[in-house]
Amino acid sequence: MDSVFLLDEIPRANFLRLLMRSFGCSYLCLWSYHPSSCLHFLDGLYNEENNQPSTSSATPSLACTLFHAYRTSIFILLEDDHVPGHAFRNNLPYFELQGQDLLRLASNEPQREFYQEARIKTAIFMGCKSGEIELGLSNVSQVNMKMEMMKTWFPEEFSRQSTHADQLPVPSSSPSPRPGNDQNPPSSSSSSLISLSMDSPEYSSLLFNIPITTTTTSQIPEAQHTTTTDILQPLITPTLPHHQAMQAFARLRNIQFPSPEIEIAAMTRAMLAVLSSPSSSSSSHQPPPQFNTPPPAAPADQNRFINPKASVFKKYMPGLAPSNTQINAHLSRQSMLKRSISFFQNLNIFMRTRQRFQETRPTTTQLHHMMSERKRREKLNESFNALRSLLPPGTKKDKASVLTITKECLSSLQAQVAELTKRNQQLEAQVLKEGSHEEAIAGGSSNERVDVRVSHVSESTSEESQFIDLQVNLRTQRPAEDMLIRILEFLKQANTVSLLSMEANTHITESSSTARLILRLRVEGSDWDESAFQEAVRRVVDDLAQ
Amino acid sequence: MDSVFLLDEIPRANFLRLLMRSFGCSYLCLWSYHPSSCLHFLDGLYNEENNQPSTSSATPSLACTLFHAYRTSIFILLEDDHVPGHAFRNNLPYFELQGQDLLRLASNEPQREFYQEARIKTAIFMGCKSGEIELGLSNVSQVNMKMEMMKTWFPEEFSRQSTHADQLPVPSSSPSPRPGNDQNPPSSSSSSLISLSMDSPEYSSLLFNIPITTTTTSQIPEAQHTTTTDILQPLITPTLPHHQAMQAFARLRNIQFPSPEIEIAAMTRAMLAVLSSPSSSSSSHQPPPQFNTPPPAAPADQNRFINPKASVFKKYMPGLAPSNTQINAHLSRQSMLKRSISFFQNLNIFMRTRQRFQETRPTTTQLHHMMSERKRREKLNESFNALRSLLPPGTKKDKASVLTITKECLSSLQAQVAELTKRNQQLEAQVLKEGSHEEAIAGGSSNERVDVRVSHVSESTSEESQFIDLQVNLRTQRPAEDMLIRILEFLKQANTVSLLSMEANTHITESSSTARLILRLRVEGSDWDESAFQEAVRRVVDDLAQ
DNA sequence: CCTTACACGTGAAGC
DNA sequence: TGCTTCACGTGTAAG
Repeated sequence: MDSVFLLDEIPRANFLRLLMRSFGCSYLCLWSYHPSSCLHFLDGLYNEENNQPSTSSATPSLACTLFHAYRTSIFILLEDDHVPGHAFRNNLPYFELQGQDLLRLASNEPQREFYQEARIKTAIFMGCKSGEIELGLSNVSQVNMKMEMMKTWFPEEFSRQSTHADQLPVPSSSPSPRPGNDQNPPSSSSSSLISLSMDSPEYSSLLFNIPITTTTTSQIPEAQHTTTTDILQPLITPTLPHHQAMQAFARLRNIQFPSPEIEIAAMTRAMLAVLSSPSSSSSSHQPPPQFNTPPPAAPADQNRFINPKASVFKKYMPGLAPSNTQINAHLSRQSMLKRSISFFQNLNIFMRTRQRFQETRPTTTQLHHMMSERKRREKLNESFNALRSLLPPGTKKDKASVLTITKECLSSLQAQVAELTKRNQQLEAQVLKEGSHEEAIAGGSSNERVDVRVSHVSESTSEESQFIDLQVNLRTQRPAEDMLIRILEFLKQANTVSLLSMEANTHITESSSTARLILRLRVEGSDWDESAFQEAVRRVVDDLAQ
Repeated sequence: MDSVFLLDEIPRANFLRLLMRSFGCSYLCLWSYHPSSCLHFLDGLYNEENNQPSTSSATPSLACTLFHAYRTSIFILLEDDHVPGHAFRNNLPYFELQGQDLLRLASNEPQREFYQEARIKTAIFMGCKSGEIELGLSNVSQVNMKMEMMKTWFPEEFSRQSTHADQLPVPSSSPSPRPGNDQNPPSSSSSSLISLSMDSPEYSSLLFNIPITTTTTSQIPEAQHTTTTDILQPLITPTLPHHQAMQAFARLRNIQFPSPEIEIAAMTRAMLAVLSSPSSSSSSHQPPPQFNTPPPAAPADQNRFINPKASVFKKYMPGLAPSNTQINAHLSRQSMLKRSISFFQNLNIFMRTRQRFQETRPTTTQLHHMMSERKRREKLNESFNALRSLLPPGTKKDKASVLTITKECLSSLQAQVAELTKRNQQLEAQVLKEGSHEEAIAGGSSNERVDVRVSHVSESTSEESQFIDLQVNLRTQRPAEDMLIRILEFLKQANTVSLLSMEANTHITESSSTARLILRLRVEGSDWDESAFQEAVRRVVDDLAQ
């Protein structure tokens, strides 16, 4: 981290500009340590555009003027914890202040006014041996900001494993724990499908940790109890499973870069300008003070800086550290080396930036795509769960098992239904063969006291004989046996008609009883007078009717 | 591509070494054009280790000696298509030769012997204005090798869209069309689950296009008809959907790098050495011949080179092209610029390498993981298809639709089954209630001519009256009306018994007819003598029996 | 350690 | 063109 203090002006300016864009911060200051136990401004810049003023004052110079006043200040290193100076004195590689704390611990009035005017929500102070790097954000910092910083300055710590930021040897206060109001498990939202729009809280929650330049409110409403926030709640709470957050964060960093090609081209040009610049400005500022004694009040843990600083840029630069004794003709070569250092610093950032560019393009459509895909996945999971609930409960809860068991269940059910319907059909046919009589009986209950009907049975296709159904309904008080006997006597004397089967019922209501009789008859001969037969039957039973 | 010819020795050597490692090639030659219409060796190297000799001859110098003999040759540019020279003469940015073609078109005997001794399977010749770049592989080149080359030399063409290699303006012969023996659509393999092992053809097919240094045969068995190859067939055939291949290829390039940290560290050191080298060797070789006239026999399309060469490194280097007129004191600055060019060439490769490192670690476990995931997905899709086939055919083929329709279908089927079973149960009960009669009738067809039974109906729980079924089977020749009349007369005079319903059938066989009668009776009083009643009925109809 | 399962974001293709 | 669906490779967790 100290190497940025050792750079020449031009590469340092490029680097700082790059750094500011990388983190989307509003301003950046390099406070250099002076042996007179104070910090003074070495370099830095303030980007007006990052926080657009809500009041439409067209004079953009107030914050700039305050920044100028701030940067011309000199900060005596005292035994308090005012900023800047606190991180340097206590060897803190990361120290973050927000809101009222920042204003309270500011060292002087122009600094405080600048913070307010520039709407600085968060300031980060990174101490090293050469001084302190201050960096301000116009929005509230998030958890991964520290990790981002660490990745920037000590990239080799993050080359392989994705360690958490809390595992770093950083003694600063953990920022913004965001008191979550949900300890419920991520219940897959359990709500019906909701229609997402692009400015719904989901999207802003996706952007909440990204230094954006728009006026989108990057603060999530903490206590929004609508159902729409529940769907993204596991993404923005600290109680979520780690991998989701890590994946979400890893994809969505640095969304503010406009166009990769233009950016890369401009960066390339800047680097070329750095490299091809003549070495005239190689001695524009004195070499940094070579103090190896630790700052006061922290003598024991100064080697905390040694370990992270052993980067690849230092490992393979032998001769850099002891080469400051001779100051003869190797000055140009030394400047060359310094330029190399600066270039590799730029290279580090540049590569990471470029890599981020082409590994993710979080444009608006990409965000929309992401949300749509999430919604689709959630819908699929809901369907899976709904399907799983229909299955017999003893089965596996796998997706594949759900599918296969559903398949088996469905086919077996289909076969079952087929078999049942077949069986039902033949049962119903069987019953209907008998139940049709009942239905005909029920349907034939006319108002008359005696009702005689004759219907031809369809199976009687023969010419010699035919089968008919004779149905007699009789409302009578007399017992049903009388009617039956009379009809049977009548049939007995009619020799062309023989009885095949008969069915009789007596339906007794409170007032009267109804005898229902169905006889299947076989009639021989083709010249059978149906109406005469019907009238004869009626006359037989007519006097029994009441 | 020409810029590599303009480099200094040291950065060029570094760059060539990097290039060789990037593509895992065995040797590399820069053939520079000389105005005397010939090509001569400018730079290059041969890596012995990439092809380990099968014969355990401990003298590693034969191939080296042959390479030395090869590189000291001078190739006259003739009107034939021998290599090197063919690509340069015909402005081919990519020209590939394999096997016998390579040996046939070699220009002299040492070259041919070197190819054989070094086991060069594929040589790639890339022509540009300054000469020709030759690059040899000890394994067979694949389709994406051309694309890799193009990505290396013209990276801006590949920055956004993933164009196919065939869409490039490359007039070379399309290499290794791999005559596919499958024109069937990717039928989702339609085979049952297979057990994958790590050295199954799937894995080698995943690695087949990667320049590996082991002796793994990178040739896929062309006509392997086992079912195990079918699952990966859409990945290695040219008839596959493009995006799958592109995605698969994009993830699996450059697997041969051993350790990223060591590589990066070494590269950083090399770059630092390049940058910090004194400018003493800046004029070790003459500036390249500034000929703008195209080579013979290809005057019309030389601007093919102009378009791909408009890289970002050239776009933002104003003053490089017209600065060759003045050759005064700006020489050191020009060398600086050239060093910048070389550095940015290295930077390009370096960044891509590093990016590949940390964007994918295609280790063995990763490959296994990938294959497992593919298998899982395929299983899920098979289940989906199987489920889809069970659904009514008019529905959507969506996954979500399949799930929801399956859900509805399953619930409706379940309800249907429940209803059917319920209806079936009561139907069966109803049928059994009547079928029991028939069965009893059928079972009761004793050898006696008359059979009278009395059974209690279960619903008759009252004490005052009970319901009984009287069943009479009578084998008789007389008409059934007689029996009915007699029984009904008997019931009529029995005043404690009333008829509720009756059912009669006559079953006529060839020898005799059987009358079957079932009467449901209501018996009043609790002191009813069942056996006496039964005997009385028997006596009534007994004389009718035959 | 290895296996299995899942969610994620992304690119491609169809509509 | 925008929207939807899908397959892919990867990270992560549980067993």
